Amino acid sequence: MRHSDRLSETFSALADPTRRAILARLAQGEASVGELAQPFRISAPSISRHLKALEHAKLIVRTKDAQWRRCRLRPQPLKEAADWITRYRRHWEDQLDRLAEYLDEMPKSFGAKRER
Amino acid sequence: MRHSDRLSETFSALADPTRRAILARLAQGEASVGELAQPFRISAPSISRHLKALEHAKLIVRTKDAQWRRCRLRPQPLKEAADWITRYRRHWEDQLDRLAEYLDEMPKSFGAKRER
DNA sequence: TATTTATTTAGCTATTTGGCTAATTAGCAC
DNA sequence: GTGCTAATTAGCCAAATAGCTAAATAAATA
Repeated sequence: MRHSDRLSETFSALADPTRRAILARLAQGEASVGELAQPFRISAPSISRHLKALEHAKLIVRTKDAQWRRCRLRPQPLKEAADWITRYRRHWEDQLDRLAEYLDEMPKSFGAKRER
Repeated sequence: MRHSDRLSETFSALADPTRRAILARLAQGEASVGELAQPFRISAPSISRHLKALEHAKLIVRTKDAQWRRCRLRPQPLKEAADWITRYRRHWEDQLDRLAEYLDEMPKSFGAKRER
């Protein structure tokens, strides 16, 4: 597609609930296109395009098996995306720390009781 | 925007290198719009639209400070995205295990030497 | 060979995206 | 007030997206 970099392509592929559901299904084992399409009210060509997007993003591979195409998950780009995001882990953990501190302050300001 | 669910909105916001660079900058501390725009060859209105996308995705907040808008990172959606992706952690770790096994097999098949 | 099944490609449409310039709003300083 | 700076909104354009139906391809089966 139009993405210059891998990470953009990965996040873009993940930015669709149908494609995420397909990946969730493939996490349980490989499946044919028809099996993947079955839970959705979407036409076969549309599913095919979603799979092409996932394949282009290297999130799946498709192999021929008689008249079926079996799809398999390729987790590598997921790892790269996770690596990118978790550089910010400290930030959300700090935020939770601040929330905890704030809750600890509550009783003083409002006289409410909190058990520890 | 047009996203029905939070996760799609988050991934969509992350699927752009300019927006990811802006988040990386904000990870070091808050900044005004002008400061955020400075490293890019992109017009101010385009930056403004990127910031609006990030704000809509709840990845940043903008507060008024005289004639400036100061932007701050909001890491919560990043945590949610990381939580989603890391459900697949097992898969990429398994994959690395298989790669390691494969490399261990190499010497037998090819007679190459590998230290352990 | 003809039929059926699985999947993709072609081509259409409507919507979204991301860039731009020009114009507008908002606050500060004179 | 006027002017300066910061930022946004309005409006244009080209490309991408996601859906659809109809047609094409490929393999198995009768």
